[in-house]
Amino acid sequence: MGELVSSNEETCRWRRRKEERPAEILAAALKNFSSKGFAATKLAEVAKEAGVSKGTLYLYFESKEALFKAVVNEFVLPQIAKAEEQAEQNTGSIKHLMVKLVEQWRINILETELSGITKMMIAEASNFPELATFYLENVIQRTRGFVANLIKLGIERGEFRQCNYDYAARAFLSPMVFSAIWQHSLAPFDDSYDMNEYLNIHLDIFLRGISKDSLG
Amino acid sequence: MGELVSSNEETCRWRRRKEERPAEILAAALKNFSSKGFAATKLAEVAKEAGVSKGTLYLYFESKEALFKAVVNEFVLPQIAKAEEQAEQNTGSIKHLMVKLVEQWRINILETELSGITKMMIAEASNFPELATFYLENVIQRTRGFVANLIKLGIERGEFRQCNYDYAARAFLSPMVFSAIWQHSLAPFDDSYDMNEYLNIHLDIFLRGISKDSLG
Amino acid sequence: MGELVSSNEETCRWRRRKEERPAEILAAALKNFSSKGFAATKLAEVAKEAGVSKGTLYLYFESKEALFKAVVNEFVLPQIAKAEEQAEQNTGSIKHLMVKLVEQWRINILETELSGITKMMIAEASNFPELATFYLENVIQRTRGFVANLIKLGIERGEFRQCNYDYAARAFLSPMVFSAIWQHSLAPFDDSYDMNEYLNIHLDIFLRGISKDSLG
Amino acid sequence: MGELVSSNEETCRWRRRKEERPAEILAAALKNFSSKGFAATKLAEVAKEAGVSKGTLYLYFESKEALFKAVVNEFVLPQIAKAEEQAEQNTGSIKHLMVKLVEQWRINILETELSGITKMMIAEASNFPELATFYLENVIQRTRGFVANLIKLGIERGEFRQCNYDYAARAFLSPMVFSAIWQHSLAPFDDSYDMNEYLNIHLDIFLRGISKDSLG
DNA sequence: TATGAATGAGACTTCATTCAT
DNA sequence: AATGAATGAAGTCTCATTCAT
Repeated sequence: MGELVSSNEETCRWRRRKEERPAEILAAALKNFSSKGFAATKLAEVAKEAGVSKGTLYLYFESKEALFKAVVNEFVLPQIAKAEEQAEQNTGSIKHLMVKLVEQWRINILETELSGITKMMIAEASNFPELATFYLENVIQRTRGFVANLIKLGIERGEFRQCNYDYAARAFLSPMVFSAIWQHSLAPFDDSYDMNEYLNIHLDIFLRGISKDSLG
Repeated sequence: MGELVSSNEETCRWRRRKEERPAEILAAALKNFSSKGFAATKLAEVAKEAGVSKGTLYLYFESKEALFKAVVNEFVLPQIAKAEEQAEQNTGSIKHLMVKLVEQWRINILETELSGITKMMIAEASNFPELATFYLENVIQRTRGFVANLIKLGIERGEFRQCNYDYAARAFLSPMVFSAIWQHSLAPFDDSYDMNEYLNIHLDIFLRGISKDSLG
Repeated sequence: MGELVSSNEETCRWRRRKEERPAEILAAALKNFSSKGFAATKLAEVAKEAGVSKGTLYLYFESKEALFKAVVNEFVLPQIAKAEEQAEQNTGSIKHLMVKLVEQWRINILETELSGITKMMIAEASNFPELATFYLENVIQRTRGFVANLIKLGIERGEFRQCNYDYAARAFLSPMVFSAIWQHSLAPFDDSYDMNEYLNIHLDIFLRGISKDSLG
Repeated sequence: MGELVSSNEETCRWRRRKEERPAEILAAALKNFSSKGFAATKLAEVAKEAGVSKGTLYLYFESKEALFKAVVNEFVLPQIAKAEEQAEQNTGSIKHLMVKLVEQWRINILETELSGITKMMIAEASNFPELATFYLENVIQRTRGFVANLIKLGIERGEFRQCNYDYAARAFLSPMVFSAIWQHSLAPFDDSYDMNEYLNIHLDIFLRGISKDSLG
């Protein structure tokens, strides 16, 4: 970025970089919200990490809440869209698709800062109702609906046994959400926790439990 | 104050209140930590609800963190002890015991203020490492060990199939923890969520998945 | 204040003086609101002048607006009450009473910091609607009603000619309000202004204009 | 921008806008100063309403204060000049002229945004001494002198009785100023106020009071 | 001529903790 | 044992002004 014209970038105070600023701020915000949560994130710190002044933050985002929403729009929603696309183009079994989705979720979310957003939102929803509603509508319900449809399809195709696909979707998702939460809460203090193993077990049990050939 | 009339415990309300103070404070602290979380709980509010002054709080608890630990000792640990006792006295199948434990957990924890403590701790662990360690050691690991032992027993008795009982314990517990978290985060915004149904499904799938007669 | 027990007042940081604090703060607030206006008054400055920390302000007054209202209650309303009493006990002519009231108003309001409150309120009403309503109801309307009654009485007694006493009250009061405003705005820059003379002229013209024996 | 098509003033909107800029800025500034006052007026808002950028403001006016002075020069001073002219061309009685001047003042000032400038200046003079001096010298003193001369003339002509025409001018003007102030402060909260009625009463009383045939 | 990104000082307000009484 | 007045650091947000482009 700007490599060709950056000769005096270090020395001048006014660097006009409208296009790059939001990205830098959003990255710093993601990092902070993810690791500290909403309330404990200090905008001064975000600004510092983005290399701008506190005032500049308000040039791009009108409040702390707006900044958070922007982080969700910028980083979280595209991940959901990606999963949705992949489901549309899937040709194999639903079971196989779900294994793949968990795997990608692990790589793209759990092991990145994004999992911190999930955790943050769950952790602070009750103190920030406006944010809670926003997140519920744009992230939670959309994801839940997406997975429920997948399970429904699996039932129709005879891969899964009859069940309430809506709650099955919750049962499928909540351990993933849980691992994201855990990752950013007690896991760092809890050496004995192998998240991959936990997810594998979860997936294994879930698929056994929902399979057509499960004895139930 | 009260010097003149303190001869008898029945008649002097000062002496009696002295012993009641911590309980009143702890109750108010539980309520606040549970509903608002650690950072957002104001000691002024706790004091007010306990009917004492802010200064008095510091007479009994040396800091906000100490107050929280006392809440855990007073309200959370006894619940674990109770479950442990019940397991010891159990005469039926492990499966049956686990169903019963979930049911009691639902009544004694999920539907009381205690679930808020679970949620709070998970939510704010990363911002309060000292608390995190305390909770991990005294609550999490103890509970996990307890359940792992149960599953191990179930395997030995031939009720459950061979599996990593340590991770199976996590798989069993995490949905419970998750429902406690959810209860205090997005559930109030999310009409469509029936926690009982969620727990039933979870237990059903879990037991199917771990059963000896599961095809796997 | 506290002369008898002030031996260590200078050296200790925690001086418990609940009774005196509000008065000290209110005095500092009056001074600042009066000379700078509402928006331009800095609570830090008020605190400093009152000899307390910024936080202490919020122990006694929950916001800047509340502090202003308290100033009005403490200093302005008693002045109105005093005038009302005096009117009740008046035995001479209404004309004479009004001359006396103007004289006292000059001494107790115009030449004290209180005139600054009048000016402040007029100056910033439009930017602080909540304050405007409060002041209008508690100060303006009460004063206006009081004077209107006086004029009405004067008409009934035959001292004054028939006229709309409500608007006559405004005509009587507005030059007084105006002089208070002027005092705190351009007067300090305007050497040629003799407020006493202005008030005398005003009163003279007003009484001539309203007199029964005015030719009109 | 506009370099390619700037040959003709009719067709090129760039050249023309260049000349219009100050007028648009001044109009926006008048509106804002008038309704919000000096301190509370945000240059960002002025710029937006003028359809220019914040930077452009500083191209034409070197500071917020300079912008205000320009507003006075552009809108206020011409009004005074107009009144002066009218006085010069007056052929009837002074009394009649003064009635007419009040009427025009009502139309051209009181009921336009200009009254807001009067109010603003009075309201904020003490916080902006530089502005205060400017306004006093260019507006207040000039107007006052003009009216004093009129009254002096009236006395000489035998229309008015002997009096201090300088203070009589103040007595004449201050209710007008007062009504401008009131209009922009508490009037909007005070339904019961009829400004026309107030001015009529004022004028009536004033003319009665100053008339030759007043008994005094 | 015109832009608008960037700044940074400073405002109000909150709250865990202290300690004289 | 109990109080509650007092503190002060810290946090979010605002806005006149600057200057590279």
